[in-house]
Amino acid sequence: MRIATWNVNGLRARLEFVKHWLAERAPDVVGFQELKLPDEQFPHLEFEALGYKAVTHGQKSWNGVAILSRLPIEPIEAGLPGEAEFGARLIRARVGQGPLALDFTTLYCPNGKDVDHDDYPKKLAWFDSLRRWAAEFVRADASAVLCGDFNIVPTPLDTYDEEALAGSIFHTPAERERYAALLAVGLHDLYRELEPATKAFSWWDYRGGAFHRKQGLRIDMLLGTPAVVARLKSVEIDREWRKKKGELTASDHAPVVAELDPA
DNA sequence: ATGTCCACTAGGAGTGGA
Repeated sequence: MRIATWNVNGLRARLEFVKHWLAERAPDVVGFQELKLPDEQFPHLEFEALGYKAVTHGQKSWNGVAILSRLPIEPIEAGLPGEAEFGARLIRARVGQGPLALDFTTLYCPNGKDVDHDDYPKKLAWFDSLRRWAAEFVRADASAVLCGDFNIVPTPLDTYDEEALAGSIFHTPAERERYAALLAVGLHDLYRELEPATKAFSWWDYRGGAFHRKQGLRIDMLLGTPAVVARLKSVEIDREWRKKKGELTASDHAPVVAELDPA
């Protein structure tokens, strides 16, 4: 089974690019973030033509998440309870069947903007809510995945410049504590399970030639319970898909893809 | 400090968000 997460930065602007990626990478289940469109504009037919069903939690202009699956999919819930005013940022579904089914959630975590901005303490509170919510159902012996754009750089290994950026947004001790507390409910970073010491990024700013200069951050994660880790075969960050494809503009995030046993 | 991109409003370029 192949699972993935990808912040597409606007699904209307990215649809053709995304379809190329789906055809080439053939994931079974994908979490998308930053759809930037309301649910009634979600292109279900375009994805059904490629064999995918979708559950969506969108809104006008900003945010928005969806799960695509070519395995059977049943919606569980949409929206982080009590945090609706921060936008459409969470959706959860059951994908697959029988003992191989996954409890799959995708997340677009708040950015926070700056440590002096009102959104920063609200971001921290949102993560507190997320941890309490996850603790309700995350169990070591059940296959659950939480994936998405976490907008936190967990460790110095995950940034291009810890010295310059330590203490700034995405890099604060308070954010890192929230991320660690989420994992402590029983989740593992699938990329780090297989690549414990590799400096790799999933996001590069559009500005300033950041991609070319290798100035990125690793903020997009696939997290899984021990039952998922036991099935983990490989993880890749699709860095090539951060590049322009002909005339098609890339998202500022690369997809992250993992292969689970059995295929 | 910021060389880009996306969506919105509006009916053309400027604004806000990331």
